[in-house]
Amino acid sequence: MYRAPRGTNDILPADQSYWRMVEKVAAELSRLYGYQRIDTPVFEDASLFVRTVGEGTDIVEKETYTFEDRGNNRLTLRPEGTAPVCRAYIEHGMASLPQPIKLYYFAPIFRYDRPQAGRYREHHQFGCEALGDLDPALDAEVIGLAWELYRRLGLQEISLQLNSIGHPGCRPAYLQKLVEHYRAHVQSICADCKVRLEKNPLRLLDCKEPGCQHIANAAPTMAGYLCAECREHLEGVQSNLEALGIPFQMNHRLVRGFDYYTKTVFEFWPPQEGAQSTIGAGGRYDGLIEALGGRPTPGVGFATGIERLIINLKAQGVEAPTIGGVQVFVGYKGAEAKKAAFTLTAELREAGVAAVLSTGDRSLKAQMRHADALGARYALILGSKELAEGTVTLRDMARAEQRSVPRGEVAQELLRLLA
RNA sequence: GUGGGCGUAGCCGAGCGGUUAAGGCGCCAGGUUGUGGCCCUGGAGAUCGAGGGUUCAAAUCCCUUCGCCCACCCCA
Repeated sequence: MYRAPRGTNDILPADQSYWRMVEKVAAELSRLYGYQRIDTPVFEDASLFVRTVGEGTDIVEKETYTFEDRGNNRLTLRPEGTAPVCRAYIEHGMASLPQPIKLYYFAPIFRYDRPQAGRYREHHQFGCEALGDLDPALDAEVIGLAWELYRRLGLQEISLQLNSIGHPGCRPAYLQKLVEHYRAHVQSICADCKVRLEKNPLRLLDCKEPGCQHIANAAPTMAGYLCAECREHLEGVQSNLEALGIPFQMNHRLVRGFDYYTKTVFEFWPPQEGAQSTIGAGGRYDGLIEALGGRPTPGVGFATGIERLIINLKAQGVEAPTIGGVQVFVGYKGAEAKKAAFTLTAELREAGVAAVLSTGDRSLKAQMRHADALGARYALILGSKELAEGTVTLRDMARAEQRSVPRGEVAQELLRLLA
């Protein structure tokens, strides 16, 4: 038997209400904040992500779906949403439009990971990016959009974690101090941290090994080494968040998995303990567009995992409004009536009534049972009697009442009843 | 890539060496002549994940393999 590939999921009709709800709220907020939708290809030139996400990162090293097509192009299934948007910004000359450019997207994301709770090989993200402006108001705006998204969806007790990781001008000095601190304890840190010390010192800070925790706690913090520009930027973000009334927690151990981040980084944590807990994250990436060959252009954005969002909505008992459903079920008795029922159903749809025709030539009893199972609000019945009279029997399923309606008036009558 | 748990009909789930593999939900059909939701009756649907082994006998024990789940790494 075929199964969906490991780490992928079918989004069944029963779950669609949550997806529609998230998309609807996110799209409405994007509109309110002045963000426009962009859709980029599912795959990109493989090197795009190497140059942006970072060569040494796990994502590029071992988690991308990279393949060669028949034209010998090396392509990668999008492992994150920001780089493609920046590529599009450059490619379409958006730098010559009024800045900042504000874009949002819903996109499938692919990472070759071992699946576990809340982590999939294909998942979906809603994200937004503000490109071409370094005002800390934009950092706060992006954070505010995310915050408002969670609030409107009904998520409770979301914690905003905030940090600044400096920029290429001031970070190296800090990293040097950090490395010095760890070198002094190198014999007591875990094997992973020994690798991090060489490859990606910032990651040392979020090691979860108990033995490494106190070393990380005692480590110098980036905050102490921020240059004036980065410090002012951080203060700007903080004061803007305060102006919005958004509580945040400074987290000096917060780092991000991509190399392109500068200054502001943040994550949203739900209250539940769990391995894959972060539901949204983002930050500023002032060097990214330049790294892709564009003119030096600042940017800030965030993305949220829709699957993780929905997991948390369900965990908190948030229900999604049900969508659609059958309004009218059309049943019949006899071959002659079936033909009439078939055309009547078409007429109803033409009039804008969601109608389902009974199929399979079942007994009327079975048809009614089916109408009930479908949740139809009304059932229409056509038989020899109705055919002779030129009428249709209209049954209100909830009230268990029915009456005869002239065939020509059924559609209008149903529209009136369903209004 | 590493570690742990689990795999019985569409779903939940009993059975844990011995005749035709419970039960519930769902599905289908009946309960007289053209009608639902409750109730009653019946039916369809399972090579017990797959392969191999042990045994007179295996869904039940052993090995292998695949899959799912959880955790690590990492990440939304």
